[in-house]
Amino acid sequence: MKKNRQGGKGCKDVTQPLTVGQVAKRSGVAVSALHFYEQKGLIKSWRNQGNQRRYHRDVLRRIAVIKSAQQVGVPLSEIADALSSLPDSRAPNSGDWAKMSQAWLQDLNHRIETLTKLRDNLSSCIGCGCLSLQNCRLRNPGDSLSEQGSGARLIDPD
Amino acid sequence: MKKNRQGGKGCKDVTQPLTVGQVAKRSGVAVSALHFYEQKGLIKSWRNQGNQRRYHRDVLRRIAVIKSAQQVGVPLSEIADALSSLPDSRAPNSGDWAKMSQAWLQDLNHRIETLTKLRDNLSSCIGCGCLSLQNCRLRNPGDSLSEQGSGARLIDPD
DNA sequence: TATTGACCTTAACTTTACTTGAGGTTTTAG
DNA sequence: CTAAAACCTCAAGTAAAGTTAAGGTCAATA
Repeated sequence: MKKNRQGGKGCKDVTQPLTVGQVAKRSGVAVSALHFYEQKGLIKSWRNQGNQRRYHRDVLRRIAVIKSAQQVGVPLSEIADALSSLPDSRAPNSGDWAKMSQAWLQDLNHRIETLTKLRDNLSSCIGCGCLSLQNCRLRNPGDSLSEQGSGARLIDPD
Repeated sequence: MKKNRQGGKGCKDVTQPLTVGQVAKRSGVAVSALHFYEQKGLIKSWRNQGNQRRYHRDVLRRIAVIKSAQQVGVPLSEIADALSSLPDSRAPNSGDWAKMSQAWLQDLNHRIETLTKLRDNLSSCIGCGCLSLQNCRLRNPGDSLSEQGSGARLIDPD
């Protein structure tokens, strides 16, 4: 009878740790990316006797969050910040995740809003024939320029 | 009486070409970025006798589109594709812009949809306590995995 | 006219997010 | 037991989107 890496063939024991290859396969990210995320502090692992990485199951949740956030353009550094609010010592529970998700929801809502404005402005402005950007909301959907300090950036200084 | 670079102080003659510095100031992007965009085929210029760049006014429209698209995460290569549908030989008219905007509208709608799904999934899933990603829509909002070929990437193969 | 400010080119550097390769160890399967 | 598959580290390479620097030219003005 052959033995599987962890507990025999067909093992679905949720308490068993995962190898890096298993995490890669199940999450859809490359092993090299997992190494990279670990280096950046986005995920964690411990080592077995042979110095190989072992992961808790909930690393899959973390990776899900990482990939989701990336899909909407959040840089890894910000994701790391958000994830750092999760507890290290114990497995995060649903309350932890929910708390963390509040920040994401805000961000998502903001992004959706920006996109929607942009789309509407695009519809109304792109064909308007104005040659000046002076009043063109396309260039400045919502409030993006206000973050860059004062100065009439788009307005002819003459 | 002093003379300005083009037609005297306070000139607002819309028919006059712009220098790279003027474009930079009015669009809010660095001169180096303008060089870079030109190199990538996103914008165009001609040269004066002294080999300095001169721009048509409508380069400002192009830059507005470039910045807007970047704000929502579209890579420059895609922006270049879209912009290439505008005519080179004559100044784009509102019909040209409108035509081009159709593609963006589709893309924007798709992005908005993806984000909205992600947000809703986040609300319903993040606190659900599921330890497996098997059915977790967070990891796979909409149809993103389907682009990567077949194979049950997220599902335990055992 | 002379000097500054704006411009030119080319090359190298930066950051983010990874991938690839080299060279070596561990684990699993037959 | 042994070969293959999976894993390890570290260094270097890649792509995108620019920025910075060096060395030189052009243009506007006091």
